Amino acid sequence: MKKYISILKTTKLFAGVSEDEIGAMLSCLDARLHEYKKGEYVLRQGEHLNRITVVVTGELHVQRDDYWGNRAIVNRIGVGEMFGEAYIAPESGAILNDVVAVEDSTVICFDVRRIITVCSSACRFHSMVVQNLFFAVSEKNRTLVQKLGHISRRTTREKLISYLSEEAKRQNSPSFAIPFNRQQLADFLSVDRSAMSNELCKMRDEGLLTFEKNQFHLLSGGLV
Amino acid sequence: MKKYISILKTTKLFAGVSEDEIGAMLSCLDARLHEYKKGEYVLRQGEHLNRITVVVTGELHVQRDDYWGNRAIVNRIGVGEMFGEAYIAPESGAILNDVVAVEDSTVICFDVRRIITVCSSACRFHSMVVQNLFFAVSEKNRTLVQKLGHISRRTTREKLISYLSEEAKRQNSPSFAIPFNRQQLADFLSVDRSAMSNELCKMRDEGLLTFEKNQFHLLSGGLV
DNA sequence: TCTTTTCCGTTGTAAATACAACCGATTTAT
DNA sequence: ATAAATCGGTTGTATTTACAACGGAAAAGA
Repeated sequence: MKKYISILKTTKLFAGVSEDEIGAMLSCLDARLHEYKKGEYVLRQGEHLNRITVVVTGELHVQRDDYWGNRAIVNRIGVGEMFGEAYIAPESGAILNDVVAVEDSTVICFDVRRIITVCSSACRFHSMVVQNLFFAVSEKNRTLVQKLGHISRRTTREKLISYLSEEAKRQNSPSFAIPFNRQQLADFLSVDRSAMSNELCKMRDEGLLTFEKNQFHLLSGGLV
Repeated sequence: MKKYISILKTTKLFAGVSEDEIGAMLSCLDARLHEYKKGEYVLRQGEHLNRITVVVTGELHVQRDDYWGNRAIVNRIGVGEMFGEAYIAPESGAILNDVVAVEDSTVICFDVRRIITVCSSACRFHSMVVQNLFFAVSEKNRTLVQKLGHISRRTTREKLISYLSEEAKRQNSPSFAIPFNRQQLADFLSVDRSAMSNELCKMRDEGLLTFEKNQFHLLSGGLV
């Protein structure tokens, strides 16, 4: 556990908290370490959640498969990111999606309920963590709205443009890598992979962008 | 302002706070009342937000129109509900959507930043409000994920089924009213109105449900 | 009351999508 | 090193959707 404290320090959850202080909080947050192999389920739809989980190595996807096998990727959780913040409020209900390791992953989960509900002066940095949590949920909220903006577009091309331009803006460059392969991107945008692949190539042929694997480049005169 | 305190008391923001205490907090939260006519913009995409707004009469839509006139309704804010919670964190950026009054509406907005960032003991109920805010953002988060679940479905029918079943579950009855007319529902689900209308009638003819105006009834053997 | 506007179902057509199947290239596993 | 699996592009077809246009009914406004 100790060796991951430097990673924890970089997370939104522990922003503004020193490594020593994180170390001191671990027991009071009942921190537990778990490991998952690629493809393993961290959590399944319908389960109840009372812990926040931070990824320290690997990557998780929040996703859901419907009856017909269509997968929808709601979110990806990379190193230093977390999930479960939105479910620590009482009566949050069951989670709506599966959480799956898309690579071999290590996570640390925390029982943060006690520091939310009891007086925040129990530990000196509790109130800081509570505020961090609030900001983190807020940010995830804005991310979800942004994602809604992508998939509420009518056509595959519009969805791609919406997503890719935002990613370029976020990474502050017309050249950037995306954290998905083709199938995952299709699942993220809720479209068919082959249709999307087709559309991407059309866009490339029209001079809007170039790409190789997961590296994209938006061309001036095209999308930027 | 005073006359709306009874409504404020029912909101998620002031849960657990008495009317007297709300009254005392109004000035410290710099509460301001605003009125909007049906169709008026409360906020436009690109603006920056630093206040939380609670609806006390009427109804707002959080929505966005694209270049071609396609409208996407992200959320509706009814009486007692609020918006802006996710933007009080510093560096939240500009809001991504418009907020529009779909009926004549009255809102009260608050400057909650000070109670988030400064020590929460300034007022006795500040910490309660902070916690309420956190829970509210969490709940909105879960709602957004649920909405993502609807519109990530591939076909109009699946989107309708996803939305209507959830609404039945939420209202705890196979018979329920929805807060949208047809055009609004189509914008909410990001589909074409006429195509959706068509699909609804097909579903009715197939015996899955009945409806009249915004009143729906899911039939056993059909969707329930 | 009369007019105007909104609402919602209907239809036909063009466009876009999903789906399945295939294949070569690359990566991973044995 | 070889086999197996994954990945990504391509194509054709059936399905689904968007779009435009229309009209009757209901609601809103004058």
